[in-house]
Amino acid sequence: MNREEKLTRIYEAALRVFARYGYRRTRVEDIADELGMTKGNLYLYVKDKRDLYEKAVSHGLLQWQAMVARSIEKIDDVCEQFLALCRKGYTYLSRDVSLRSVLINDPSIFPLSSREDQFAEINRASMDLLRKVLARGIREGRFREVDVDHLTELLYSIYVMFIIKTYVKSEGKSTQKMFEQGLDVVLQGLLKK
Amino acid sequence: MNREEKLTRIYEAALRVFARYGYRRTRVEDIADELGMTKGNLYLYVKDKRDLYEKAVSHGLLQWQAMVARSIEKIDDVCEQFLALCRKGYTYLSRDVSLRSVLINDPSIFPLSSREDQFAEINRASMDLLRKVLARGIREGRFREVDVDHLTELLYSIYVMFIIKTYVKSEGKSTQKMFEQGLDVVLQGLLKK
DNA sequence: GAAAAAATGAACATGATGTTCACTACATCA
DNA sequence: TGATGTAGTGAACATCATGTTCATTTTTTC
Repeated sequence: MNREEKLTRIYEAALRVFARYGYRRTRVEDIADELGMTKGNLYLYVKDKRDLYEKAVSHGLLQWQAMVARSIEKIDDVCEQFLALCRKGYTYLSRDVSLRSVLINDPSIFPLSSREDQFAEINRASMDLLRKVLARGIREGRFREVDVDHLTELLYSIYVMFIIKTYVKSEGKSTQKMFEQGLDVVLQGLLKK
Repeated sequence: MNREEKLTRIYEAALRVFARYGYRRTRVEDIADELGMTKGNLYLYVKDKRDLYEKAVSHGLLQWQAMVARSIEKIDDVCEQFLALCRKGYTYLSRDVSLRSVLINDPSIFPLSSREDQFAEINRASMDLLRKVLARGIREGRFREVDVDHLTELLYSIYVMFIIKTYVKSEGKSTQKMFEQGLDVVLQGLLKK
């Protein structure tokens, strides 16, 4: 594994942990643990904690943006893509939550209001994306009809699934499995019999 | 407000915060903040952090046990009671998760294996409770039929709702609202048309 | 097997946090 | 109003946790 791949692995792990605990409550050792390496080793790849945070966020942001863009391009199977995103375990939506709480709790540490806006933006875009999927599904008769309120609630339910994926310690694959199945249930509840 | 009521308020707040961050990652100041008081004041009511943790857990445990018992007694509207529990924001199920992670992460700090067992027990009991509700609903024709797997997944979905309630910072009442609505959607998805 | 690269874990400095306490604000009653 | 007790504050302190470094060891490469 070359240095760049390793950096990717590090950024993704860091993002997961930062999302789980927020900036202040994650120790760099937590991230090292997540990676199965030691702090000292980690410091061969990153300058300091803040730097790691910034890089990890930027890295994740780019990937997420690319995925959203890809999905929107090909709206027909966007539903499957959305599911695939979940399965792949991307936690960018949830990061918005913890990011915001971090920013609110410690505005002095990271005055990243512009970046917070970015996340809010992406968050909204993702919601819109899902909204489109559902609207189209209903229009085409694949989904049962739901009123706007229920639609919103359902969006939130799925949103919740994303978030929980971040916060629940998954020991082994069982949590992942349940997560996927739970999502399927929600979506299946939508489908017409 | 007399001393006892104040202690109850303190224990409940502490439980919420401990559930949110786990023992090690919560500062006593976090709990003071949640209560809108200062650390110094808090220390007029509790001996130390560990004591607060133990008392809060015991307190919550008793309440939760009482509720489960009450629900089981009156199985007919157990569904509503279960929902009411959610609405009231009890987070004991989720506490199991963070408790366990605390215990796994810091077995030296709290060798509370017996208490962990207690939580696992209550957790299981709650799951069984919900399982009974669903089984009865299907038997009586109120719920649509779902196979055992889907049943399990659905249980998990609802379980997820509980957990998220703990971890998502609810600013204002909107999160609470969405939480309730999300739960309704899941349950409504179960109902026969 | 030597040289380079990667990884370790102990050491250190500094900042965070649990705990205390002298002091203030507030309520209650004469 | 003033005296007295109760509740609350916030600064101070000691200790512990954690970010960061680095000499040393282990692994990889040729």
